[in-house]
Amino acid sequence: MTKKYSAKRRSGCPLNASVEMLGDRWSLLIIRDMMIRGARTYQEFLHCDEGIATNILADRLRKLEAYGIITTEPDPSDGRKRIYLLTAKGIDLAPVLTEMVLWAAGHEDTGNQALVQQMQKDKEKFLAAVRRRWEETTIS
Amino acid sequence: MTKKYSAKRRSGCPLNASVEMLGDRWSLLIIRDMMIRGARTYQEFLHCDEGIATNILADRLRKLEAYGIITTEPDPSDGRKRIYLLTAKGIDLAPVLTEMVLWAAGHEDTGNQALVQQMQKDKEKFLAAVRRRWEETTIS
DNA sequence: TATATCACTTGCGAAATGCAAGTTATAATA
DNA sequence: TATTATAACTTGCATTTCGCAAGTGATATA
Repeated sequence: MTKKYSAKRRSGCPLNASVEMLGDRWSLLIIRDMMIRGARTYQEFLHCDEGIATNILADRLRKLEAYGIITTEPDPSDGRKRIYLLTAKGIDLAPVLTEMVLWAAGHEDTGNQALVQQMQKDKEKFLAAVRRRWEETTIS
Repeated sequence: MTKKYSAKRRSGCPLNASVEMLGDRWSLLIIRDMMIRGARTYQEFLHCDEGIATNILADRLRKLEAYGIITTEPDPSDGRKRIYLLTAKGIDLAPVLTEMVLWAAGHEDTGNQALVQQMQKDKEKFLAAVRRRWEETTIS
């Protein structure tokens, strides 16, 4: 059975919509892997976020596509693969992820200090670099 | 049975830590209710986020306290009530929530346009106001 | 004393999740 | 061509979480 996903909206604050789309254990991590680590295929997601189950990954990719956060297309160089790409809506999540990372880095002992320092040093520059990389690798 | 919550850390990016603490359907909404709407008691949370079950609310409040995002103390004016307050770590989530709201507002049809416009117009000013309100209402 | 309200807890059915084992399609190799 | 490997999934099933209704004990109010 193929599930349908629709953004059944709770009323009130727009945060409800965000939580509807992103408020689970894996969605934001998948988006981070696409945005920061350059993951684009199923196997790359599986190995980036070790621990995610294959059925959950398939489900989250489907949801993210339904929400317009990612698109998918066949890989021209390998017919077995599919390539997942962030949409404009997806790359617009960069400030959200950045703030989350900075928050955690400020209050927890955390990994990847190089990335964090890059964010802290010049947030705008970091975001611009993320967006530029996205534009370069996205055939639009 | 009373559950224990500890931040079992996944390695790598600090985003893992944030998702560990906030990656569910309700935590961010509870924090928003405290931060923006001034909710401080169990009943206020129940009525702010209509739909949250009482057991889930109790669980999330326990988790958020375990993570150091909120504190709780008895209400001096009513011994039945408990008052929940954001810690410094909790109020530091304001930029995260703000970016999430702005993201959703930019890509979805959303409620509370007044709040959104306030955020868009001057993000720093909005965040400063949130923090000031927190300082005023928090006995530290 | 009686009743209401507070912050929970308990029980239970339903849904979501995690894991292992398929399945199908394409690609690379012999 | 036959075989093997890898890709993106699906399926089954046990475990966990969730949502709802109904308690519980402590405190406040009449």
